[in-house]
Order: sequence, then C-alpha cells, then structure tokens
Amino acid sequence: MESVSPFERGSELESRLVEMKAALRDKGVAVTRKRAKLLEVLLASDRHPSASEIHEGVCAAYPGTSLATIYNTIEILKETGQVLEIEFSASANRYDGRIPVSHPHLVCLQCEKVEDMDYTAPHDPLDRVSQTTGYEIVRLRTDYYGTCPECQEASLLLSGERGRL
Amino acid sequence: MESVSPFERGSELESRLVEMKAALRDKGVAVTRKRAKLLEVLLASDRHPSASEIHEGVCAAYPGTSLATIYNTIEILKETGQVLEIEFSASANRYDGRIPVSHPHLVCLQCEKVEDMDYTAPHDPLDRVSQTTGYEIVRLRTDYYGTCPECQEASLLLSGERGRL
DNA sequence: ATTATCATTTAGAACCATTCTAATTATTTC
DNA sequence: GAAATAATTAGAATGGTTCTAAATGATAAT
Repeated sequence: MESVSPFERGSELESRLVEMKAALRDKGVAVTRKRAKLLEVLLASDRHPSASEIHEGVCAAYPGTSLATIYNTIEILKETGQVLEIEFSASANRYDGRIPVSHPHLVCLQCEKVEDMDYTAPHDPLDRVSQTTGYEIVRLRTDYYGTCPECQEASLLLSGERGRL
Repeated sequence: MESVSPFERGSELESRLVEMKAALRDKGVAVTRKRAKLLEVLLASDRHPSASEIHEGVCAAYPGTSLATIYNTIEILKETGQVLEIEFSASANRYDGRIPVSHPHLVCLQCEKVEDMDYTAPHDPLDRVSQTTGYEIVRLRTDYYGTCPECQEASLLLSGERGRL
C-alpha cells in the first residue's frame, strides 16, 4: 500500500517533491495524503496552475477536498519558500513549484498561459540592487506580456480578442 | 476663472498633463473638471497612488465624486497608454502616470511604498525577447521587492512585521 | 483501549478591490 | 430649448482569497 512516486526516478521533479515534503516536515506540519497530492498536482503541471486548478487536481483523487485546504497549504509552501506565487490582480494567482525562486516568465494575454523563459535574462543580481538602492531586496519579478505564437495564429482567423490580464 | 496649471511652467509634469489631456480628447472623451483633477492628483504624487488614494484627492476638490468615475477614467487612460498599472493581488493596484511605459520599480513589502528605480536595469529589449520566444511582447514588468531603508531602521526598534504584498 | 491534546479539514461567511447596472444629471447639437 | 449623447452616480454584483468556528482525524499518555 506504499504510494509509488508519480515522477521518474532520479528526475528533477522527484527530487523537488522530496524537497517540498521535507520542508513541510521541517516546519512541523504533517504531509497528509491531500497535501502530498497537492504537491504532485503542482509539480506535474507546467502550466503554473492556479489555486482552483490545483483544487480540481486534488479533488480528482480526494473528492470533496475544500478549497481552504488548498489555500492553507499554499500558504505554508510560500512561508517555506517552496513555491513561487505569480500574482495577477485581474485573474487568479498562479503557482510555480518547479522553480520556486525568482525567474522570468512569458505571459500570454490571450490564453493566459504562463511559461518559464528558458532564456536567462541578465537581471541585476539582487545584492547589486540592494547595494545601489539601500533596499534589502528579497525577490524580483520579471514577466513579459504578449501574445503567444499559437494565439497569434488563431487570431489570423478570429478577430483577436484580449483577455483580462 | 481659468484654472492655473498646478505644475511648474515647462516642467516634465506640466507637459505630461498636456499630453494626457490631449490623449483623452483624441479618444473623443471630454476632459471634465473631475477628470482634469484626477490627472493632476495622479501626476502630483510620486507615490504611485492607488485608485482610492486618487479618489481621496479628487474628492478634496469635488466632494462626493464616485469611485466609479475614478475607475472609469483610469480605464480610458490605460486604453490610451497614458498610465502604467502596477498590479498587486493582495493589495490595491497602483498607478504611474509620470512614466507610463514599462520600467522597473522598488516595492517595500513593509510600508508598501512603490518607487521608480533610477538605475536602468539591463533588461532584454522587447523585440529581442519577441524574436527569441515567438511571442509578440507588448509590455514587461520588472519589480524588486524588499524592505526600504526607512523600514529597515524602524524595524531595529519594533519587531519587524511584514505587510501583505 | 480511553481519554486528552493537538493538527487538519471543512462549509460557508466575510472581505475587498474592482466592475457592472441602470438611473440621473450635464453637456452638446440641431 | 428639445433631443441626443456623454458623464456620473449609488449601490449591487463579482471573484479570488481569507477567515471562522465547528467537526474530524491523528497522536500520546495513561
């Protein structure tokens, strides 16, 4: 009855899962079945899922799970630095459990896809900005907004509408 | 009864005000007294005010102004590219009328101050990112989050609490 | 095993920034 | 100055998130 890891042995995702569980335990909170499932759902998707998308995923395994549980657990993950919250005011926040530290994203304003930018932008390192500004910088947000290739193609046909992001 | 410009003659702010009014007229919307006041309040502050801070400012001159008017006008300004909206999910959005195009900010997580970074970060130009990613990039967000010097000092005394940003 | 303690989960209410609605008031045009 | 158009309004609705207080589940000590 031992649960099999959903990720390939030795993969990046598997080690992230182990890491996240350890972080929860270090914080003194239990890794319950629902929380474990939440972590899996979060890591399994490259879509940077929203809380309610994660909720759907957890509910597939544990029907009736409350949204509050999702938000509670995300809060703990945030406190332990195990998830990056990508905030939107006009739409639900999105979460990145794969790479929980500041990194740039591409955000499609039409389909609301959020992708990691594999190109490493030359940001200022945080400590350089800290030095020049006197701020104690703890994180950075860099996101590029536009229309993804797929939506560009689609809007050649349909009249290109804009989303709310 | 001609209203005197609130900004120094020949100043940056004055020309921005002229520019914004022109943009509204070009769009075919009237520059009413309330809207004019809104522009002034927006430009007068270097605090990147929220909608309700702008509301307060306009109400000082025109009591009873509706918040809906503020949001309506901000919407028009956004459509004409005359204001930069800095989104927060856990707090009210902030607006930059002085520099309405993408530029980096410093955000204090304690006092929620939002400052322009005078240091020009070396981002990728939008068209370079467009080329390498296939996205049609229209804007960029770069914000650094941390604790401003004043709050650092203050928290030497008080136990340093965190805000909600 | 039994009870006491503590953490987790829950449904639904509350919250809050923002948007919408439908009616009212100004302003412009003819 | 009547008709048409635009601006403004108060308040309701929205939607994501957080809070609340109760219920459930797990753990430990006896």
